[in-house]
Amino acid sequence: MHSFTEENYLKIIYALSTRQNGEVTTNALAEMTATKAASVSDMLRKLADKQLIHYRKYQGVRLTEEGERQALRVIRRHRLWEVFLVEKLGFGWDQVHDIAEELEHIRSEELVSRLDIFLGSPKVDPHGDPIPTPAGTMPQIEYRKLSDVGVGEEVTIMGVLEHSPEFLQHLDRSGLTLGCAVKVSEISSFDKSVQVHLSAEKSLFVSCEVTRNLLVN
Amino acid sequence: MHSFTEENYLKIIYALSTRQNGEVTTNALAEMTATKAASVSDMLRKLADKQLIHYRKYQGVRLTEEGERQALRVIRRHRLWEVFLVEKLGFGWDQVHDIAEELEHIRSEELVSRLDIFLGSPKVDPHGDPIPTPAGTMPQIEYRKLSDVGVGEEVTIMGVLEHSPEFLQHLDRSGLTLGCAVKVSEISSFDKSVQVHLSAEKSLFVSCEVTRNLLVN
DNA sequence: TATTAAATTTAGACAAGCCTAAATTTTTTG
DNA sequence: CAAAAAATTTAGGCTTGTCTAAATTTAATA
Repeated sequence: MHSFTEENYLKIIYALSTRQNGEVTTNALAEMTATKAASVSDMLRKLADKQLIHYRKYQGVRLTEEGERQALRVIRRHRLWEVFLVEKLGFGWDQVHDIAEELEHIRSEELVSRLDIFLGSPKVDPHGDPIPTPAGTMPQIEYRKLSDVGVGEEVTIMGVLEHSPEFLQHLDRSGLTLGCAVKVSEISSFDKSVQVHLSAEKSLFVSCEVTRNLLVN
Repeated sequence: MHSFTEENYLKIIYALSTRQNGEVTTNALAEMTATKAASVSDMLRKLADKQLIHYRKYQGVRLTEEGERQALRVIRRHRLWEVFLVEKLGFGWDQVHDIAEELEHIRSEELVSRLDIFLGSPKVDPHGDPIPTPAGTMPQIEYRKLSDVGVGEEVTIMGVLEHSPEFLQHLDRSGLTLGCAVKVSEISSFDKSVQVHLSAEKSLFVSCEVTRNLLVN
């Protein structure tokens, strides 16, 4: 099995490689892991030795099949724990990331499998992100950004692209929660902000910074 | 805050100092931590520097007030997680120790407090051991050993002194679970084994190795 | 009580992960 | 396309927690 730290690197390499596809750079990893590039280089050599990444010096890095499977196992655990924290313990969706970051490294197949059943085998986490399968594959869900929805369309909020507590709290204060139906009534040609109706009475303007980070279908 | 390893030492020092009261020896700690005496010596110096233990070289070790409070915080987390694993995830009481051993080091006051509420603020863990208070004190519960119960008395099984999976599984197979009422009908003068009645129809002989490790009231 | 045995501590080393500073490679730009 | 800038890697070190071997202290015994 792999160390706590190795698991973190795999998870982060996975996240970065889907975000900006192609090879992941050392500097990007240094920023995400809150370490220095030199430390990342050390770890990359180690992960390459273990056949978890494809690594050509100076050329960036990519997960091997096995590396991706391992990364998805960690992400599965992370997201299941987030569901637990929100659904069972009543945490807000803006509070769970750091705690799940620790829980995800608890190594027990049995624990994960029982937790999954206890939670009713959820398909997405509290931010709408899909939960990888036990086999280690990431379900692909097609969503549009709210910023791509046209006037008159009615859609349901299904997820977020930005996970910072600040953004999530902003959504809470705006009443824009997951599962919430919104109808686009106007798009400002000036700043691309969007007027949405949440219900018969309630409507609000949503800035384009927000609409670009809201996933709907 | 203290490291994963330091927390483990505190927890184990607490356990050993209640078991055989007085100072805890280096060798006993080495056995419990599955390390060597030399490693324990190193750690004791560190814990003493942090004022978590009273330590006189060659003389054994004892927790300070602060050390005991920290130890009890870890034990509280451990036992709450054990309740979760058994009550919510359906693990057997013989399966939860190692997993709780990892979960106990997750550091979030909020998490522990919400978990406690979610579980209904249990007073004991699945083995009948009391759960320390949030303030860091250990509730004292007075139990007798089944081996000290006289013929004719009816008592309820409340806990175990031995926590090995083997022992717990043996109890499962015998039908001796927590909360179970047993009536002592005979004590063998030969080997001190005890005949107990679980219900009208069911009775069995319990060896003295078992009765000495069963707590009742 | 002197001496051996057991327990404990110290000394010196090692692996994991991190760091800074220096060297190297790649990319950008004048 | 050569020089400067940026990105990356290497070299050498540090900390935590571990180890073995040797030294020291305490306990046991003849």
